[in-house]
Amino acid sequence: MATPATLATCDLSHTLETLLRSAIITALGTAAGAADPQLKPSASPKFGDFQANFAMALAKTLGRNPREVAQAVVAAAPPALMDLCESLEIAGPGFVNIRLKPSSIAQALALMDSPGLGVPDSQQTQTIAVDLCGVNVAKQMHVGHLRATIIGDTIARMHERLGWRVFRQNHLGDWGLPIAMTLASLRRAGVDLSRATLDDLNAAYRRAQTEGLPEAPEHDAALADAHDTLRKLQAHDPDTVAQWQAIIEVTMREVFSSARTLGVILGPEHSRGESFFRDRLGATADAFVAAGLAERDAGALIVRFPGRERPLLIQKSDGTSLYATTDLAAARYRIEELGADLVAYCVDARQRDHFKDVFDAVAMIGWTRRAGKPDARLVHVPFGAVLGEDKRPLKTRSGENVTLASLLAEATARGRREVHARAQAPDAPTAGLSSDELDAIGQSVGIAAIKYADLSGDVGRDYVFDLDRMISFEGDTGPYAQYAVARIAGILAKAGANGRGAPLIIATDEERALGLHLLRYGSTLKAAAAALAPNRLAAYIYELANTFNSFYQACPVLKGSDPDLRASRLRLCDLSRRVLSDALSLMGIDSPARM
RNA sequence: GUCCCGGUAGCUCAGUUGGAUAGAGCAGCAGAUUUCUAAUCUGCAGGUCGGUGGUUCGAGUCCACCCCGGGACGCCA
Repeated sequence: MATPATLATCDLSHTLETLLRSAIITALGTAAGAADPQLKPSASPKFGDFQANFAMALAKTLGRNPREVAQAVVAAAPPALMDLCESLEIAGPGFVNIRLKPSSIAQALALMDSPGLGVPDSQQTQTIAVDLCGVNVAKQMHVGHLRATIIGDTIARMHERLGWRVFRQNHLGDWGLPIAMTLASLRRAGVDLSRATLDDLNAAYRRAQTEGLPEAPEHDAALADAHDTLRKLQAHDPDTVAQWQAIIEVTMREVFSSARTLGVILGPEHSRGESFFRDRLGATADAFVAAGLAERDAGALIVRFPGRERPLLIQKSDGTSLYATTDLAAARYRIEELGADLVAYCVDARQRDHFKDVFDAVAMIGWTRRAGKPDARLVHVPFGAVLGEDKRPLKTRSGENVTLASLLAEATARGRREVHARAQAPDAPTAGLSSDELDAIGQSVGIAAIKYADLSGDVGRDYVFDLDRMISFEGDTGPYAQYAVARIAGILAKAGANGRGAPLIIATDEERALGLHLLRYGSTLKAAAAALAPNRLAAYIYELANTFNSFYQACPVLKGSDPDLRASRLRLCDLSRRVLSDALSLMGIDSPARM
């Protein structure tokens, strides 16, 4: 019987990697930099818990047989590695299959069983600015804003969880001629802004757009009025500024309300709209001129890129700025003033080329460079369209854009209906709850359904909005994950204990699979955040819910008579609940105790 | 015309840095329940990874060309 291993952290895969690396160096004399063990979770349980794939690549450079290379490394395995593992086997062309001792898994799980759940903490040494939501003042939010908001919030939350400093930046469309046109139109129509709704503003916005068309009879007068309004706004005319603030207020009230319904952290402190950058636009354009990066073309100011036909327009021929100018100023602000190491732009995929140009321009002028630090990174997180059943962008029957508010209302109503229906069964855990309580659970389920469906795929791709599928409670859905939490909560409540501190027994296949998957939480979260890919987190959640349900099926917790086993399994339940709940919370999804 | 993104099971999609027999869900079929919440679990079936060529020990993944679908392309954002 070998001495039991002593782990320093719960990150088993990191520990294995370090030990394997030293074995590789010892056995082969490889330079440390070239000694990557290529460790990953096994493709199948029959190959053990982890596999190391270093041998094939190293054998090539050394001109040796890969299985011999693997054999040499296994023979050089340090005692600490052997203490952790039940077996190290060489298979196939030279894979090293690693099977851990149950005690290693148990020990790592005990270390993970802490408030942080094994998630690494960057201690605020890294800063990210997340461009999210991106609403326009006086316009209704639609499904595109759903994506910009929840994807951005999830990316922000993942980084917060990992200990980054996070700045949410809601890049509002709150400035420029369109806003002035809307404001002028509202004033002509005599709308009382103190009691206007977003619908009123939206109507004025559209009316203003129509009036502004060249063929409209009132075109000249409307445009003159709008320009006059914009001038007053720029000159800080108190009445005009007050009206402008009023329409922002009306818009944002509804935005924040939708954010609350969605479980998204977004408030006035995150608003950093176009108006914020209005006094920096001239200097932005000037900087490009001064750097010799901008040139006049047909009266406009453009930035050209090597090897690219398309230039970036940063100033119109009438001398005014446009969205690229604001984006350049905002990028500079985020890097220089917020201190962002990384700026993630959660914006529609159709703006890919635009952001490529903006990012290249920012890099060319040197605004990504920082003294004594690596360059700041600007990354577009492009998301696809939400489609209707006809595979066309989602519209109402009358051809209007579907508003976010109506979508949320539908999802909420649907979730409530399902939860109420289930509570009818006399033996349902929710039987006897008040209608309000069921409503609250139902809302949480409905919101989870649409959010999870949105975040569980590659966000860059389009998807078809199908509420039936999202809320089906079967398969890879938000409600399925919530259900796993509710099941665990039921057991823990019934037991009146959580097994904390109990010795963990990893005996069955299901306990092992659950334990190993729990241990992957920290590294999975880190990888998901680094890739700015919420779907990786979702995949983890689904796998964990699934693994737990298999465990639940095979391993009775409360029914067993052995008190040690019961305590161990309770502890696994408790840990599973906390990890699931934590992971769901990073997507802003609640986990009700009953459903 | 130029550029970008995508094409994986009947449908919807995963697929990490190039690793073993390409995985899930839905739909289909066969099972498990006096339920620690069956909104569950177990099993079966289902594939020319758009096509061709290339790189190499190994390609869904990298490269070239082609086909199909979607998108963006100077004074909107």
